[in-house]
Amino acid sequence: MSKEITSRSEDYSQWYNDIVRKANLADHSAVRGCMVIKPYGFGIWENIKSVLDGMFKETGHVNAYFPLFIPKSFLSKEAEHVEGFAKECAVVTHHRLMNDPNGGGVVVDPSARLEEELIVRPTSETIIWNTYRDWIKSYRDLPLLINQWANVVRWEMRTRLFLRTAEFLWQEGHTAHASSEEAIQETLTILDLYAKFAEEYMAMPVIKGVKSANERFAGAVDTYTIEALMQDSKALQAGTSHFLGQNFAKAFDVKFLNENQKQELVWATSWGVSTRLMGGLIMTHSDDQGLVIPPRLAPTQVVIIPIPKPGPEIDEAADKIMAELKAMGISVKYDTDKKKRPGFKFAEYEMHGIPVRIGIGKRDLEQGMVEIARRDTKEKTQQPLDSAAKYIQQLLEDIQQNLFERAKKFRDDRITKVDDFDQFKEVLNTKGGFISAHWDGTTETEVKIKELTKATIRCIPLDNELEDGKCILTGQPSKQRVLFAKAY
RNA sequence: CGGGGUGUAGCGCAGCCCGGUUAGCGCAUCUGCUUUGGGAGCAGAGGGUCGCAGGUUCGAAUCCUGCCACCCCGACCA
Repeated sequence: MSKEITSRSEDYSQWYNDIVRKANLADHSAVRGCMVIKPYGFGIWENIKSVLDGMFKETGHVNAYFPLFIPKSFLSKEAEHVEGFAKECAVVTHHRLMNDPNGGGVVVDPSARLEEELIVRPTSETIIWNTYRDWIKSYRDLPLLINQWANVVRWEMRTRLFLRTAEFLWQEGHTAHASSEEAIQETLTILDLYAKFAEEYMAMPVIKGVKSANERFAGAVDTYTIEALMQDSKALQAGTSHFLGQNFAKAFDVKFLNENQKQELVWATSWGVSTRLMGGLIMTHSDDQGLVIPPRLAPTQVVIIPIPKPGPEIDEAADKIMAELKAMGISVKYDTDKKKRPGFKFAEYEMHGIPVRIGIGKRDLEQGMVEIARRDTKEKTQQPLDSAAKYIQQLLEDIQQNLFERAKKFRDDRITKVDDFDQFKEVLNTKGGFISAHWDGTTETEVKIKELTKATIRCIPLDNELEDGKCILTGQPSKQRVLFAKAY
């Protein structure tokens, strides 16, 4: 039991907050709902960014940057889109401050009111499609495959570090295509890319699916999602990829001349993942001792601790291992701080989720051995100094794999097939997790179920088997099961 | 936006009900000595506009009024 972290069984929300703060990931800021991402937390985010950015480039995308501010009139051009975001927009109304004539510091200068108010982007479809209109004239300009890394603001009532903050960091891809098929293909390509990233790098198993009409992105024809399951058995939407049809092309009049010299509306996609992934990462793997980071995303993968403190022989052994690990591309830190004792360091690095810890002491060295501990299972072994680096190279792979397998088993154990409403409520309130059940396909039923149970349809899995059945609420015929869950 | 809670040193808290020397305690920090294989011990030191603004009073962290911020639980959402 950790001295500083509330246990998950005691208070899951508090545990989450404790991890975020004690592992130096983020702090609350002076601004309501906004967080300060601390260097260690940002290091993990930088790794996430770097891997994803590489994957986007490999699939033909390029980065660009569009403005933070969006003219108010743009937002109202696509009816459903406005509807979806209007309630949570920050609005810039003035452009100047002045000294308070009554001596109360600075005040907004009433004479500096903007003629057209600016919206701080909650997402960039509108400003981007307004720009694309000028960029796209011919089929030769397509496809246009652009991504941007940016911050966005959604004025949330209730916020939680990483999971839902008023300002967050994300990437948003916005692509334009000559045909519907090609745009749908793009949407699915990105969904696969997100799933691959989540599973292979974050070690977070996800279910790919399509959203119900009720959960769809405002302005999309179809929203695809990757859904993960957290340790408290609540679902987390970890990434979305939208097929926008011609909705934004219509709203912003983006047309191209096709090969037959006819004007056509462009087909669009947009897709994004955000700093919310950090929340998913925490709640997938971490335990009551602190953070657990999968090796592929850990800013520092290995830490070496001299026991009890640095000295010539220990330094020499540490240098040897460090050189070997660095040559393998493994990041390693040697903690030579003499003020802190080994026991303190052990606890601290466990809190920070460093995947592998090496302890080197005189007693070990006399045998030519070092102690190697893994964060995921907390197992310790003695390994020969000479082969330690090689052992660790494999161990990091094992940890990455083990974290994924462990999370996948947890998730798979919490997908429950249910065929009537009483059972649905029973499972939801005891075991939680995903519930696979028949649904009649109407928004009305979905909303009703949400009102009654707080569970929502997370997705209709893409690899779903067709199966005749009856809706758990209405008894109407249904052709497939969908996944319900309580969600973040 | 509804319900609950909190604001006192970097962090965590006590003191407030019942106003009264110089506002305490633990952790952390600094100095020294002894320690060192799972969160060291002793001795000493530094660090505070008691969330903000008014008011009551001879006197306010404490009582009154207003405001602000944050956290938790709901409704809404990535």
